[in-house]
Amino acid sequence: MADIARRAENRYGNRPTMKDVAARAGVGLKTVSRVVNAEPGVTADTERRVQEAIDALGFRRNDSARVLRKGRTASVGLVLEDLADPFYGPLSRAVEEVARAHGALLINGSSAEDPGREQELALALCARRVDGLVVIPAGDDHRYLEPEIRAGVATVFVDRPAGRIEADTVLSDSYGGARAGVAHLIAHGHRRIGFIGDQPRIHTAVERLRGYRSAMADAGIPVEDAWMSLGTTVPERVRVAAEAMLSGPGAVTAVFAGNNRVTVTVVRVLAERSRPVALVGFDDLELADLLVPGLTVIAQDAAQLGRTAAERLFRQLDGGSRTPERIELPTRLITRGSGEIPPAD
Amino acid sequence: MADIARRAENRYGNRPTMKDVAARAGVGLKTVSRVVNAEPGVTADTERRVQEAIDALGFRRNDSARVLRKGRTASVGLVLEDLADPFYGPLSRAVEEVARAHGALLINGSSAEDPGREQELALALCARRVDGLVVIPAGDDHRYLEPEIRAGVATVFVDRPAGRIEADTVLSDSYGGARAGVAHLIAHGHRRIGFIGDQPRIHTAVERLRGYRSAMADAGIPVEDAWMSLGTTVPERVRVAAEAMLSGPGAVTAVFAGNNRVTVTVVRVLAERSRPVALVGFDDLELADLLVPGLTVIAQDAAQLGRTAAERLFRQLDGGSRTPERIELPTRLITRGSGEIPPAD
DNA sequence: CTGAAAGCGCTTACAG
DNA sequence: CTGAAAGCGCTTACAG
Repeated sequence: MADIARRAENRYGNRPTMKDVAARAGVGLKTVSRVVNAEPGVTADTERRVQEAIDALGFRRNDSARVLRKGRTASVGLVLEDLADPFYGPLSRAVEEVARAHGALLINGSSAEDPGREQELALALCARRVDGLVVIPAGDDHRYLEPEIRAGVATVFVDRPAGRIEADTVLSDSYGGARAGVAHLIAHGHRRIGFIGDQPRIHTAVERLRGYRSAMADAGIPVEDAWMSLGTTVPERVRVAAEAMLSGPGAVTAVFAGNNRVTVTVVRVLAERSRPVALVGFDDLELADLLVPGLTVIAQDAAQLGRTAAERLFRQLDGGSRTPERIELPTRLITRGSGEIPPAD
Repeated sequence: MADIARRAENRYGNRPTMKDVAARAGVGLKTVSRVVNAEPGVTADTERRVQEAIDALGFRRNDSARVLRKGRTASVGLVLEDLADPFYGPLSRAVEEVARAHGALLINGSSAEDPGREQELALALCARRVDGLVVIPAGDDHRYLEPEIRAGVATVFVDRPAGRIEADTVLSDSYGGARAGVAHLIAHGHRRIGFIGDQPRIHTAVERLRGYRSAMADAGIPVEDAWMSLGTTVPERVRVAAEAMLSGPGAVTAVFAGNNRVTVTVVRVLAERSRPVALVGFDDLELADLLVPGLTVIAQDAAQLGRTAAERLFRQLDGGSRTPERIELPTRLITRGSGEIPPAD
């Protein structure tokens, strides 16, 4: 009695198993398995009897048990920074679509830009034996994944490269994009151009800053330290940074914003000021074309990033290419007004 | 030989198991289990030997197998419409955070507003034996979940109610929100007000239309059929609907947009016109305050919706309240300019 | 403190 | 066409 009660509360309710179905249909376990999996070699009559028992009992195969024997779990993990960030939604959706096409489910989790949490999440997914892992790294040391990869977990890094291990990586051309964006500002007459980016431990932030420096160097413009600011993307920090470089006699006449979070805050800061300042942002925003002036951006394709990574992942699982590759997707300059404002003086 | 090869390619690579660890450490299986699960009753020396074997072999416990015995999978499923929609990102993230606090992982999938796909996804999650399911329904008949719920799968519906079954539900006050938004337009002198919403089979679309009608009735304004348009939220459809009600002698002087997708397109349409038209949108948008004029909206808290639903889910799992409840969260009018534009004539 | 046996719900490999 | 036995990698319930 106690045993039955415990069973009912601890286990999956008290779901019928193949054994229950077999008993009710008066057949062997294997026959039920055949029917459930639509395998050949069952007479129509037997099949009907089994199907009736399945319906009567409300049987649903426990895929969790199936997985234990089969090997593959038909699930992939996605570790990203924040599911609520509009950049990662489309990326995640794209990974999901590819997974779905391969019959796999997607488990995703947010690292909140915390390397410890990234590792914890990634390893928890490995313990669940996901077939593969798509990682947008928060940390810069991924040696903790080496045993997992060796054990057969397919792995692809997206948006930022893996740290200290060799792995498939899919990136946007941050360097080239930022370079093109800053060159665009220079072409419109600016020489005093500010750069506000994410924290320096984040690869894309560093690459975009490198693009900025390169464009400035190409134009022969010496860069002042006061024009560059890397740090968290919380509005307060970005606001302070923007206001600092927009003030005083050596104020910048244009700003390059390093990502979508930064851009949003910079747009707010500029909206409060009377003197027009040019702005180009990395990443497109939903209503960018409806702002006044329209927002000029370097757009990257988040969905394409996710799709490419997921396809790469399943190629690994299908036994394809085992040599890590680095894929870089192009960015695109979209001019809408804010980046074409001439210098104030 | 062939057997070893097959094993290596089909199974999880060839990961060491507790048995391997036990053999290497020269102890029994149960002792390894004790160490791995930090159970008491192991001498320091034995523990060290086991730990060494674990490290040397790169052992990681297979949670997939553990789950089979334990009963609970420590995972919950989230079925939503589209992970790429900015409304669902924060909702999903909130569910994830609550799940994480309860030690559970989140598997999510997009129904793409297709009832068949919603069902397929939800049942696939049940087959994986998720402990609970948070569903943003696409369909209006959820009787297919009855056997699962009876078998112990915790279930909560969010954003839209369940169809034809009793279940916990967490909604925003669509009716009240729309009513308040339309009343706001009326208070600013409008009488010819248009409503553009999502498809009529979607609960929130119908509720918001009901709120519109109610506010109009309260003000004694007879509503004309030409002022109301329900349908898909693809830009082309919304554009045609908006242009139709904004044209001709009986053109509306204000529009209430039924959700974020609709609002975005209506803003675009209005931006192209010379005569100012008032607009209130259901759902807030990221840059709403920076548009000119600022966008007046009825805001709902997507994260709070997700959080409330997830907490409700875990309360069910903890054996709490088994009588389905319906929770309705309030909305909030945020005035920014577009809703305060007076009628043109 | 330690471990052998049974079992979770399936599939695999084999035999009839 | 059908099914009994073994096993996937763990945990549970016991016994020493």
